[in-house]
Amino acid sequence: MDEAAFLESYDPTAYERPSVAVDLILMSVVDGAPSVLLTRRDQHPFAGEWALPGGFVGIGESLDEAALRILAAKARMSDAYVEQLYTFGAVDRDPRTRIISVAYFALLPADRFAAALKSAPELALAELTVLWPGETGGPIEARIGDGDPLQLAFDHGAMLSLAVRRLRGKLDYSGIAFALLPQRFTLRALQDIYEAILDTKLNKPAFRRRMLDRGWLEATGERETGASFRPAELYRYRKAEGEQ
Amino acid sequence: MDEAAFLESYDPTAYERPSVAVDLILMSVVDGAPSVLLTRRDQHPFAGEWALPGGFVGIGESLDEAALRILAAKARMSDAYVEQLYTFGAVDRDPRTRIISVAYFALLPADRFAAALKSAPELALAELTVLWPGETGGPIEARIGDGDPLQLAFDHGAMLSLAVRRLRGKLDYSGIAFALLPQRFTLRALQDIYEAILDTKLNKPAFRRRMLDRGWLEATGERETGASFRPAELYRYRKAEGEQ
DNA sequence: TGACATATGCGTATGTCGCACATAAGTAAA
DNA sequence: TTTACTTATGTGCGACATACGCATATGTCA
Repeated sequence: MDEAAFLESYDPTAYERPSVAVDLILMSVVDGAPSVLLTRRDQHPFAGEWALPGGFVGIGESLDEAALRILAAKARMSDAYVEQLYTFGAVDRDPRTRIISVAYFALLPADRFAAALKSAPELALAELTVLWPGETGGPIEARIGDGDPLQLAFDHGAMLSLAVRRLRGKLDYSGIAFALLPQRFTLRALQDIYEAILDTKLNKPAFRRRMLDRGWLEATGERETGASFRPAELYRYRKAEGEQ
Repeated sequence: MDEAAFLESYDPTAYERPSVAVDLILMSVVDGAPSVLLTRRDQHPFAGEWALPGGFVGIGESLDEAALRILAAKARMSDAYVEQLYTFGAVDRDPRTRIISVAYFALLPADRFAAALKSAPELALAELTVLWPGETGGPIEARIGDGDPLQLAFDHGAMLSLAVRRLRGKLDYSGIAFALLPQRFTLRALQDIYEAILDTKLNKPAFRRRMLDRGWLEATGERETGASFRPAELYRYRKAEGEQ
């Protein structure tokens, strides 16, 4: 039997198969706090609880395409930094039936995050409180305004937690922080991102040196406007070689 | 409609769904070279080419369970360091039908690697040649003995490449190197692992200090035997807190 | 001219590097 | 049985690079 004949006779329905979904962790740093966008579920299961936006993977689209489609549909948003995080496959993670979920996270600058929030009324902004230092890992809390910590549907709490861990791990290593900033930004704004995500105070001169020595930043010559004091220089991110 | 009623009426067969598979990257360091175990495919597609051992995910098992089952079945092996790597979901990655594959990698000490190889005759040992420095990423070559680079089925070449990248990235950061060593080992053996995976020469005294200062190593008081010169002290890995 | 945040200079601490040397066991010759 | 030799492990120490943090200079607006 040659390959073509084999393909013809292959029966993809022979075994019972799980469904595959994508869940999106839409993150930003808003007013110095790491934040995500959540939806309130109106359907079973977990009706009334908060969940990550997500959807099933179509038979004709790749995982990445599914993530971008959901990003566009739920957050009216294309062109963001999107990265696959982890695949969650516990048997009972969804009470309906067997659903494997591939978690992606997307990073947005605060202004585009606010725009997504405004144009998608079913989304709510939740601030994250990380209860562990460094990359230890562990549970985190999400709350809307100054309310109580939210109860998250499915294993979405674990997804959030892992996203923060990954973010902390890659922050100083890759250019991921710049996905959270507008195209032109001050060193102070960059430091604010670092401090929000790592939940630490950083020394300003030392931070400045480290960033400039890295060679990723390009001075634009332009300066901040609107400040009642010395305006800071605006920088631009110049991708390192080998970076996407 | 309450939740129970909803669950009863949910129809999981409503949409066409992809199949989900797990592929295993069984790695070790053998004679100073990073190596993997491959199988020669005897079925279509890609019959005659080399592939990673893998299998479909059962409807009643989690992804991790599937990975361990395949590890036990193909390599006669349980109790190894196993970690999920990435999920590959391109539409055309398998010509049969839509198959999403979750790649896992497993790390084994050289002696147990050899045992797996002996007890599983369909597996072959392939040495890896990494063509890029550091964590740049890019293609890698796998060859059996001193033959030509193998042609790998599906996107298994990309899986291998990503596994090496992850391994390099986590090596100095986590206790992952100890999964490639027997329970008791010399500092020299540990350094050999580092040099094989990073493909660099390391300074011995500096390496020694770094490792001991890290607090992960526990001297056993025992010494290597069989050497015709000063025997090295045997150390044991003491897991850091927060590490699995 | 004062207020304020950005930006820089400089001494210090910390950690790593790498060479040189001391140490220990086994081997072989005296 | 003693002694010297071989070889790789293990340590001492100075050089170097990097990062830290304080103090100070700079620049713009009110």
